[in-house]
Amino acid sequence: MVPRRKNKVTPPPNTCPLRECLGIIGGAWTPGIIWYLGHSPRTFSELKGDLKGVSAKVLSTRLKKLAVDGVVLRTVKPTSPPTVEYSLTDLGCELKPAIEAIVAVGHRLKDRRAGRVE
Amino acid sequence: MVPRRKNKVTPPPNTCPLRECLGIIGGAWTPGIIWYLGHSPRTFSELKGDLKGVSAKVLSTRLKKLAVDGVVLRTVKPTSPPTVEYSLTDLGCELKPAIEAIVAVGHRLKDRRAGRVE
DNA sequence: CCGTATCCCCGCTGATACTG
DNA sequence: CAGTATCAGCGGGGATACGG
Repeated sequence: MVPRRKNKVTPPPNTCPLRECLGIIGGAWTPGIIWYLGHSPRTFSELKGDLKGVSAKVLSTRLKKLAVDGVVLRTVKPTSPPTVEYSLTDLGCELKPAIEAIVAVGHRLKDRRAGRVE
Repeated sequence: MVPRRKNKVTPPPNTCPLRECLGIIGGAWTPGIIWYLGHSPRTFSELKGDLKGVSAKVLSTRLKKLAVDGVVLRTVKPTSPPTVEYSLTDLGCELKPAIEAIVAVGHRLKDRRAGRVE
């Protein structure tokens, strides 16, 4: 089986910390996760209920990655049945201002777009 | 040829302005474009030279989208041969603080990661 | 010089079903 | 409840070739 083309998957152009951060908040649901976790710790199911429409796989994947990156903390509570609680770490809280800045510009963008179409 | 599965391509979960903005700065090269344009207006070739490795297609696509969104301004200068100059609009300048916020957190992320592996 | 068109690959995400 | 496994689809992005 010979690959017909090299197309070397393209070298990643990102050497800056920006990509590092976008890899975290760039996920489709990650901002929502940070947002809800920023209010109070939540369990897996609660999160899944808040983020209506998210699949368990994606939520699980995101949560795992965020935990590895030190953004969220995973705490297993010894209840019956065992519940798992997720919360924001200090580092995770630092993400909030960045997200808010993005949201703020997002509003500007929507306003501009709304003004143009009208 | 009957499609064996619908898999309705999944409804977009994004109704928030956050996605709106991420659609702009989320591009692989967009932050760099904003960054360089924030220093001074640049031509297509200059931009392509600054962002080493970017393909013309992607740069063109991004620039076009950014122009539509009102983030960059495309100015054709009646020289010979005609040169095209790109610059940041007011709205584009508002993107800079958001990007800086992201970069700031990105540094924290890298530090944390470096500390963990060590 | 300034792009656009075509082809291709990969990663993210969703749907569903299954395990502890 | 809290996930994991498998299958599949879309879109972003790179390479190259071509048009204005």
